[in-house]
Amino acid sequence: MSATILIVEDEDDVAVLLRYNLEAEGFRVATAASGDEAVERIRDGVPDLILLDWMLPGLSGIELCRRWRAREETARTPIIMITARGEEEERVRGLATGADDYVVKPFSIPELLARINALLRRSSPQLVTAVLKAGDLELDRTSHRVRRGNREVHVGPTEYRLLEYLMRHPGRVYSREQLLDGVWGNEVYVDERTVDVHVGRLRKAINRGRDTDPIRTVRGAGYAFDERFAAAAANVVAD
Amino acid sequence: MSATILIVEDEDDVAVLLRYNLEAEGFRVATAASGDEAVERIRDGVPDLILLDWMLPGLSGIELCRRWRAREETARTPIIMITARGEEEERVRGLATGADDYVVKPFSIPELLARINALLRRSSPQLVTAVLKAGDLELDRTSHRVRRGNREVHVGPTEYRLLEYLMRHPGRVYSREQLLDGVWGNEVYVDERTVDVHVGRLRKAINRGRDTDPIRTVRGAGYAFDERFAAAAANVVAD
DNA sequence: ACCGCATGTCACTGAACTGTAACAACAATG
DNA sequence: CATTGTTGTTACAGTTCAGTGACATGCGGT
Repeated sequence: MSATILIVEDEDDVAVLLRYNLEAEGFRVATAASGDEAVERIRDGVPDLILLDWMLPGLSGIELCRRWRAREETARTPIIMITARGEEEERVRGLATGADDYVVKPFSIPELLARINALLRRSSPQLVTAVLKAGDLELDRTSHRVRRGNREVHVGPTEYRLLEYLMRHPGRVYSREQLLDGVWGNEVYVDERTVDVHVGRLRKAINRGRDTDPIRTVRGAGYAFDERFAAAAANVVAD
Repeated sequence: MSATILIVEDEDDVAVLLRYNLEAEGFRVATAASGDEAVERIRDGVPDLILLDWMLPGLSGIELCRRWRAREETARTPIIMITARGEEEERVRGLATGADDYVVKPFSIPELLARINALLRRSSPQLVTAVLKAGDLELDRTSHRVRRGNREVHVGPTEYRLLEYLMRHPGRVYSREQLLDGVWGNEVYVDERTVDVHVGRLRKAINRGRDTDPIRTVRGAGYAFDERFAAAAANVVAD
């Protein structure tokens, strides 16, 4: 059901960070610390997407990419290359060799996740839900629209990401810190109270004229998308 | 339903790149790395179009082209030759030998796709959707014309490709980066803000004297062709 | 060479968005 | 009920972002 991602990265720190974040997103993760190991992993099973560090000891990223593109089973597997800042020509060669996208180190996790999801949506639509639904609330990632009932509501970019993040795991409570990491990005330093303000803005936008609020405040802990919202709203509709 | 394209190309990089992009467009793809292999592939089945590298080991492109033109089944199959920069006489000879079009390496993918579609439209019209419609907006790929209502509007080449690209997937939001890749080509380095300017020009052209804008700006994300534009315009007409 | 068209970049403007602080409202505790 | 800590809300100032007109360049045709 969930997508498998292969991480090919020799720097342990980065690999661990990636694994952690991807698993938190619900992906299954395999890792390889070298080109040879990557080839072996692929033998075990073709992943749905590959994260490929361009600078590898031994078999280079380019070489790996070329090989995979040439083989029938992996020819259409999306590849995201990871390059260091400034390796401009590498990037060009990478895309020419068949990589589908790239991120530059140091990269932000939310951005990487967005790119991963975008590519998966293209290559394996069934693995990625393009539309998140809960009760009468709907978030369409393809068209970037949010609807409540049949009325479209406008939310700003940050509120959009926040809602998307919360809706991904209904019921799960996120601390303000987690939300800052997940929605704003790891390198951004923002006051925790700012989360409150954006939650407020999001609520105002999606609850305009309604009396049920899909966002639950957990005092002392953080916020969650109310997992009972879907059911409750369904009853209202049924009434 | 979809057209089959045979790629005859000995350089692996190029062949893979082509296969990938053509498959992404929905074409079925067969490849041959040499003239002899190409002859064999043709025996398996005549493709709807041939991409032919002019510089081949063994049987040359010219020779292949001549043979195919002489045979009944392949006489009318469109052939696009791929030549390296500077092979001026080759190009002339190619066209004389019966190639229908040519691209010069390195070529831009969008341009190649445009040429492929143009030729297919001529030879196998049933395989290619010629007219994209949405509401009172119409883009005719055969005549390269755009109409709004019953008035023809003039748009520049870039704006034309941009509109075509956006109309292909109504509702879908494309980042400026994606638009640069898809409309301008992967190897072109252009400022992202240039997209804004062209969107502006496109809007000016197609909205002249109207108040509905089919192009939606998604702040922080990119642009999309408004999927509800068709419906909205239909209502207006119905009123 | 000249002209017109298309293109990409820049600078400027207005609008949208963002983060912070201040204060009001609220819940929990004794 | 008073106190304290937490959350909701609003206003505001700073920042970012998209729209637009102007301009330089390049290209093809005459």
